[in-house]
Amino acid sequence: MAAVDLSTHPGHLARRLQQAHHLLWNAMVSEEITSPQFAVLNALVAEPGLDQRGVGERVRLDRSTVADVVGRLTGRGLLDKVRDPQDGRRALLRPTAEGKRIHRRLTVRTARMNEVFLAPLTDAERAVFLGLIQRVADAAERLRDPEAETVTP
Amino acid sequence: MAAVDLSTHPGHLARRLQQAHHLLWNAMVSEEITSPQFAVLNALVAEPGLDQRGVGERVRLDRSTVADVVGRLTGRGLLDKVRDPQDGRRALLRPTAEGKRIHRRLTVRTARMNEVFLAPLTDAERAVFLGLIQRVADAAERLRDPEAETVTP
DNA sequence: GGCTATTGTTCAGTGCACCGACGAATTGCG
DNA sequence: CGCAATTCGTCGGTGCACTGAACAATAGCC
Repeated sequence: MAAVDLSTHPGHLARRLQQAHHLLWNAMVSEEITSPQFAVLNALVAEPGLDQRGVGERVRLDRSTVADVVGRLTGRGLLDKVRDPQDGRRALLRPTAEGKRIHRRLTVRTARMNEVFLAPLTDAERAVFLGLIQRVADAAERLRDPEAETVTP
Repeated sequence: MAAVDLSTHPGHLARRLQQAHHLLWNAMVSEEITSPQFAVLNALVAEPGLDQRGVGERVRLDRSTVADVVGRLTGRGLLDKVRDPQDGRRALLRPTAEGKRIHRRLTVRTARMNEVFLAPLTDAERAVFLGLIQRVADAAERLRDPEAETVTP
């Protein structure tokens, strides 16, 4: 044998966690809008007029993936995408009225879903859980980008 | 506004965690073999002769994904795939000599990588971290499959 | 003003991950 | 034994996610 116990491997657990979350999302939030799509929409509700690079920074997605996700959202009429007249390189993004409506609706549902997802943990454990994941993720992200700010205003 | 703080959303954090892990894996373990591929190889080192369904259960991947991953591994000569003569539906899988060799090598590297990945946490925090993720993932997986056993012999 | 470097977006390619549908083989029941 | 139901694998389609390369527009320097 010499095989390893994957339950001590954070990477494997992270994948399982994300997968389980994905399933619950489909069941409790929406089959139309995915969690990354919601994250992008959310970033633009918070800061309308961001460009794709800015969105990527906020939600931690790379440029290609942002382009894909934004493409799907604009295709469904949830985002407006306009070339910046001041700087022809960038595309300015903002949620449409429909986008805002959907965002509002999903916000309620995601709260309910997170409740179910974290149900096995006590309130104290939830705080620890979220804090630990964030620390590990932040640290690992900083290995790449030693200059990244810890955006927590 | 009315926007949400994603750092309280476990799904978003799980994605970031997995992403960060993926980057570190490429840097410290291998660019040839991915983490899911290693998980599959590991399951077959532990239990040679499993079929695809069995592998999927062990590593928590669905049948299509197992087929993809197994396809890549057999394509590289790390796995042998033989039709079961007793039951023509299933394909019996086992690591080749090369597969075992690679597995042994990567096992060492993954240990080093996990060390770096978890470096921001104390030993006590690591145990808590892994335990909490596992509990949440287990519970969420059971929402789907109420019959699933908690395989921890 | 003109060249170079930087910055934002896009495109092609690869891999993970799911679902639903389909075909092939086996099992079980009458 | 023979047909139905189950089980395993495959296929097609969708979406996330990255890398590296190409392209366009701007900004900076001489």
